Amino acid sequence: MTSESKKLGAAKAPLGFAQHDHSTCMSDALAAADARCAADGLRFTPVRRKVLDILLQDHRALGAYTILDKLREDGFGSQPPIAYRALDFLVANGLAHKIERLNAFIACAHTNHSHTPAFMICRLCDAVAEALSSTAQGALCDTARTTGFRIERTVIEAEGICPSCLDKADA
Amino acid sequence: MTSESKKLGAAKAPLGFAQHDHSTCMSDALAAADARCAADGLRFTPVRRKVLDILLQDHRALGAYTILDKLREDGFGSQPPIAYRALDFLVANGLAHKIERLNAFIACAHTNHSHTPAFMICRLCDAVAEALSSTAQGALCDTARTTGFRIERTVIEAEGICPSCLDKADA
DNA sequence: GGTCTCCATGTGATTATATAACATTACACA
DNA sequence: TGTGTAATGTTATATAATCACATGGAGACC
Repeated sequence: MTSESKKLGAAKAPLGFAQHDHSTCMSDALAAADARCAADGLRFTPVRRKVLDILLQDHRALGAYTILDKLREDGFGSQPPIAYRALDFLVANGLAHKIERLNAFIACAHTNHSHTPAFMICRLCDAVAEALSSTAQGALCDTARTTGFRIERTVIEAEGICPSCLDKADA
Repeated sequence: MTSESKKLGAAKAPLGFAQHDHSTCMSDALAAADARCAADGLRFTPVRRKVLDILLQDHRALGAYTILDKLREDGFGSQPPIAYRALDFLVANGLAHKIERLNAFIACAHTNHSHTPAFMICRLCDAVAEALSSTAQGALCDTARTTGFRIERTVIEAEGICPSCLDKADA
């Protein structure tokens, strides 16, 4: 029952900068997270689910304190550890990623693929797109192998200007 | 592992995990920075030079406040902006890099090469090695091109275990 | 030499990000 | 139903970064 039902009016793109059916994108992601947690015996508690829900609301990285504000509005606790612990859970289980460049967090766009994510961050509108980047990692792997370094985790973040902001600039 | 295995004046390596003549490495880097600033009409002031000197003292990323402590010991100002401004200068001019993963800074190991740096960060001893990584950037470039994203700057940071900590773990 | 201007530095205060430490509650399961 | 563990609540604090404004110093120009 893998929801391959990715049919929609606008072309769905694997990357966040393209138009897509956002409500489907959100509900699919939440459903995938539910399934994933059930399968792995993880406790997908209300706060954790809410935080993922908040992150899914836009393709944009949110700071922990922004998330905290939204949690408060929804009646959850409002102290930093509440948000950080939920974020830790999501990140540890591949449901979200931390954007180091921004000290912010974003929902994973490719749950269920084991992947080393790469991000493209628009410095004008703050939109963030996640790309799969096995190749980029490969190149570093070569360097690591020759020096004897064992890679456990890789952060790849490109900062620049997204297509839609480029369009606006041209206009 | 015996203590004799650590020797000075060993083969100089391009990457930070290998043994190398550190005093030469430091003075070379400072000289290069002097030359670079003179050539480009940049003001390589005492604080800025001192901060680079501090960063060069180990192949390790230092937090701004650690640097600040060392500045204080040397009679410079001790308020955060002192360090951050010098660091901004060094980073803007390619003499140092920020390690986003650690919120810390490190001297550039390849001054005078225009480059997109990639780092390997040891999570046990905090040593950081800088690799040249045109290839890793290339892979992301492809993705960017197909989506129309314009990359201006790329962060590539691998976290793991360095050769020498791996050796210790084996022992 | 004056003095103007620009840039760098000094300083105090504040904002933003993240964690420590410990009490309490909810859940799994024997 | 009791017991151990994981999750949450709460207070306080640590760490990272910036703002705003005052001071100082070197070169451009008269």
